[in-house]
Amino acid sequence: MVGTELLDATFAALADPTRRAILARLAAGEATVTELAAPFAMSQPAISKHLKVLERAGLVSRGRDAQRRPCRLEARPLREATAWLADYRDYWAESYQRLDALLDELQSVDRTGTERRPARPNGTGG
Amino acid sequence: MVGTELLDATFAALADPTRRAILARLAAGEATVTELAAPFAMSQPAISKHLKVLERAGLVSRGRDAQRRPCRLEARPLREATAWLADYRDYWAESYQRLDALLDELQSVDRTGTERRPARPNGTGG
DNA sequence: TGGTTTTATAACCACATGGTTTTTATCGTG
DNA sequence: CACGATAAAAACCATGTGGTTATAAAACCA
Repeated sequence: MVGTELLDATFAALADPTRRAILARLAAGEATVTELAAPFAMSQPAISKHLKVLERAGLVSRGRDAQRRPCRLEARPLREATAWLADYRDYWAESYQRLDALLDELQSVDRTGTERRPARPNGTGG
Repeated sequence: MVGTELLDATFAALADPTRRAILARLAAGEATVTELAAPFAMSQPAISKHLKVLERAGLVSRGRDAQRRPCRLEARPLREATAWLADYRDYWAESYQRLDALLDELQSVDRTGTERRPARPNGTGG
């Protein structure tokens, strides 16, 4: 198991456009809080809060450079999130979806039972 | 651009363990609300709310089967989310991160300028 | 020392979220 | 028709989130 809380925090962190923009900018290299705040029409404390969220999710780590606290990206949580997504996305996109839609249309007469379809997307179910 | 609001909704929807579990279960095939609610220690309306969130994010669509409203997965938003992630994850994992860390250590003497590092992760050049 | 820069904290606000219970709507069946 | 099952909606509550301004802390510079 991958740790539900980490996934929670990661996806929650990614759910905000400001934070995604911060990550995007951070992908171009380290940046300080004021550097990060500059492009946004938003106060510095607001950015600090966003950074705290990103930090809690493990998506950024921070260094020390005098008064500055340079932010840098951390890829690990992203990998977990991507892994989770990829798992299901592949299944849905490939195996089901189209097939499913077809079956539903064609079988709509036959509709009685509760269990159809093979079912075994991520094995033991974690 | 991919549509910020869709990404917002998608990631937000994925940020809740109950909803991820619902998606996981849904990956095994269609299910009704009561079927989905069963494994959770939670009321039916709570599940209905979660489903509404998933629906708003386009992650599930619903059919009609008498009183039942069978839920089914939709893969499209997942692809967008994965695409977004993959973009950055690759960059961070491969190009930067390690290199970055090394440079920081080695250059820590040299620290004066504001702009170092090549920088062009999601630039127009792609 | 005192001032400036950088960042974090505190206190506050409006609103969204996740849950509850109760009620209502819809449909199938006796 | 009335009942039972399925699902949604309403009303409500506690807590979290995203923002604000004002203040404080930490480090450099004059």
